[in-house]
Amino acid sequence: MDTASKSWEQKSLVGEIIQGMELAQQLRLSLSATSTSSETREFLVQRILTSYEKALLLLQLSGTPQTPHVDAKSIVPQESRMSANTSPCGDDYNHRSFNDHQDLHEISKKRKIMAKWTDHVIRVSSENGIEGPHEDGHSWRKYGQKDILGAKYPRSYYRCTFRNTQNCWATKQVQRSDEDPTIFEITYKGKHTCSHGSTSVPPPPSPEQKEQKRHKRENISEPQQSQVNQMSFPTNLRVDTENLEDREMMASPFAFTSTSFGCMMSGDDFLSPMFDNENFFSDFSQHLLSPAAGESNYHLAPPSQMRNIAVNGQLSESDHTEIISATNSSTNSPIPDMDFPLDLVEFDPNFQFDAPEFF
DNA sequence: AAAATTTGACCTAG
DNA sequence: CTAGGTCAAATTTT
Repeated sequence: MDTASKSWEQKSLVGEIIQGMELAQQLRLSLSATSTSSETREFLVQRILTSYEKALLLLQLSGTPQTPHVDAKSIVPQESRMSANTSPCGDDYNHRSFNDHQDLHEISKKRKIMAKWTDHVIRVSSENGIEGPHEDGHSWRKYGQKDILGAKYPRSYYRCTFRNTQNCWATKQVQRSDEDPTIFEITYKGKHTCSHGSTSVPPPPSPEQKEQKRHKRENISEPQQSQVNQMSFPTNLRVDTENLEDREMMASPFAFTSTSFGCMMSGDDFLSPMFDNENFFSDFSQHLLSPAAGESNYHLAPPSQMRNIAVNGQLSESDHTEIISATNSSTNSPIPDMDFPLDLVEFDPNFQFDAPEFF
């Protein structure tokens, strides 16, 4: 297990750095695109900073294995000697045939009334096999599943495991795409008030084996697709965050390992074949940004992917973003008592972030 | 034994 | 009434 966790750290570290690079790349693009809102840029900058912050944190962690608590704030980014050579994919990196102008472009167009609850849709596609990489550093408890009209696959409903213990009312829905079973549309609602931060290392072992579980038990239902992908590299991972509202990234309690393992993996050193640590994700730290022009559309892809994207040119193809809102009005009504905690939550968005720190 | 998932019943907005 | 969301008892997993 030791080796495993160590490599995990390393992967995370490299992942963060690479992510930082990618984000910087995007920022550069967005800088040249006049249509990009400053909010989007700010968003990118924040994410870059967060990435590097995390990277530093990881570095420190691996350096001094006996550090009980680390606060990212204290780590001053004074040595940014990490150069672009870090990744073997560095060469592909300069190709800027990356058409994200598309998404950064239609921002702040038709703006709808935002729900009080944060919900945003993320499309996660793990084309290279890993079935359900919905690992976002939080523990979810499934509480329902529904067949959706016109949808091929049922929709699953999850709530935070700590709903009762910590009054955390975050929920998410996972819906597999009809056409692309490899794509999962995840809708997050509410925000985490639980202190389930992953300031250090969250789930080292097996992040996602749900699919595998049922797999081994009963191989019904799941439409057989190429599932012989133990060795396949997650090169095609892509995270699509649409409909970002007001969120802001500080040192968020999340540990999103980057998307871009393809880079490190594509070398000759495949690590554990069973590693399925696709903890990619974006954080939803959220809140105090001006609720004004919010729809930052954000796209992330590993460098090696960029070409593909450019070629395929598929981006925000469908605007299924209408799912926003409508959560609030009804959600609390059935349970009058809950009105209180909910309100508190809304009034104290900072609470959660401070938690790991004043401790 | 405890925790998580499954799944049909139940609830509510439209 | 219908579709989507949630509850909760039964089951399964750990």
